[in-house]
Amino acid sequence: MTIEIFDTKSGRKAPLVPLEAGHVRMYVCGITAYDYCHIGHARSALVFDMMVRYLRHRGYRVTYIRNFTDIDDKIINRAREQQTTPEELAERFIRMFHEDMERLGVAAPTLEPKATEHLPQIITLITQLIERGMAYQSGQDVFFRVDRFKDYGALSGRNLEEMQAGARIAINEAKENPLDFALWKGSKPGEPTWESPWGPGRPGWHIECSAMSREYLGDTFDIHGGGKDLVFPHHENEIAQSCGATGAAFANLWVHHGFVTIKDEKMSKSLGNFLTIRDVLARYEAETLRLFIFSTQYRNPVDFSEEAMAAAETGLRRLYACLAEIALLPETAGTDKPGLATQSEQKKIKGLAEQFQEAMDNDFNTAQALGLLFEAVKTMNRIRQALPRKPAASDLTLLRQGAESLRGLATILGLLGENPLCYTQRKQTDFLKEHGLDAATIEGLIEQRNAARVAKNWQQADALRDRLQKLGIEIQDSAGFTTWKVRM
RNA sequence: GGCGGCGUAGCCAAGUGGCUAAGGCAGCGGUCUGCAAAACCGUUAUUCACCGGUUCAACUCCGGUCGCCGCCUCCA
Repeated sequence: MTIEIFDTKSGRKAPLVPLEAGHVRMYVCGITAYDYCHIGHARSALVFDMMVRYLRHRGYRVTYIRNFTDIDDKIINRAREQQTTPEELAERFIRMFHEDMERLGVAAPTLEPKATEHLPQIITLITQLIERGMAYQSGQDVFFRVDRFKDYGALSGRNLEEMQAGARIAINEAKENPLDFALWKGSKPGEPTWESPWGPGRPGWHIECSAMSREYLGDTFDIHGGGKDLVFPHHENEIAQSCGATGAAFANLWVHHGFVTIKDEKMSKSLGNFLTIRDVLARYEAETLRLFIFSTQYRNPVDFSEEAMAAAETGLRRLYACLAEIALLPETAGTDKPGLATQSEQKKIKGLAEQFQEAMDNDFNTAQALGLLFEAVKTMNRIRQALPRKPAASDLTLLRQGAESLRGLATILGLLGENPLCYTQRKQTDFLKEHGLDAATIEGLIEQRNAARVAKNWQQADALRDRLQKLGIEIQDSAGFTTWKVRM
């Protein structure tokens, strides 16, 4: 079984065949560090984190590079606004990014190179492009000569003529062709500057990724990824630069994820409809966000809303509850009678891992994979619910193995990492703290209610329950005792 | 205007030539309970935006129509 991945360039799914057997080399475009990250960035990080985890689970060694753009116009402008240096600003937001990633439980990539730390490689690449006639100096700037690269437009499915006809870019006298793009920008006073054969200046936006992917992954590597909005011009330009300079193939597979939308519109700074990762994590757990993100296949847009997050939260609780209930099952069997799980139920639980793999092998279909997990939960709940007081060994084993399998698979998606019993406990404690309640008060009220119940004073008992409910406490009567939990 | 994507139950979301159209959320009926809650069981699309075509067979392929979104300018 091979893993199939949708490749933007060919427009279809292609089997993943790493250049080096068993070793996947992947480059992903990271953030430009000039502001707090929004949940679109979170989706990107989460999606690639999931891919890396899954590839490793499938036995691949993965070299995963995700860069930082730490020099560009936005950084310079923002630094000026904040009366700081571009270096300080970029560093600060890289730090914020790392904090966000840690809270999201996103594992660190193999390397996180920064543009400003790769000037020699960038300069080498530009020099090679000039030598090969693919780039030219104009004043203090260096531009890529777009019409010298015959495949220009192949990734994004356009051609030069169309683009020239519909160009919205202002004519720049310094360029031979309006679509030519900057590899090197001569510096203006007060801007960060590096020495180069073309005078003092700084790299253009696209060249850093060509230089850094080459540095760490070689001229040709397996997967290049990013958000859909990077297809053009960023990735198109990267291909032009890299192939133009090396003459070799660049990335074999191009992977692009869809956007996070709000009311079906792309989240963006200009529309002002974005939520930072911090905004969201102040309201929801990281794990809830993960479940929400993975409930849609990565290429499709995912619409953020309170309702969707609430649904994700309920779903997550359902998964944890299943594990918690199984963890509380008796250690030893009470009977040596045959179990009650049917053949098909057994098959469903035992075949979970295989089905999960099938879904994930198909272009990382996390939505389908999660569906399978929930289906297994349903099956296990059904068996558990029907268990007699003295359950059979085969049923207990099946449920424990099923739970273990469920947990293991969910871990690949970064879910269900917490002890299920602790999860509930923690949610409870958080809630109480937030609402200024404590367990003693609640238990006091429950005792009063139980006293009323013993006296069969149902009216008073119900009044007490209503009171608890208003505090956000749900109670559950079992034979002989009452448990309570917070309403989440 | 050019290019690309999407339209599946109340909402979200898989499936993508033939097996009962996954799963989640919400709703309803039931089991349980003094009543509840949780959990479970059952139920909610004879139908996949619409219209044609190909095929023994289409939600799935092809053509058209409508609607929504994205890229073409910095963007995950």
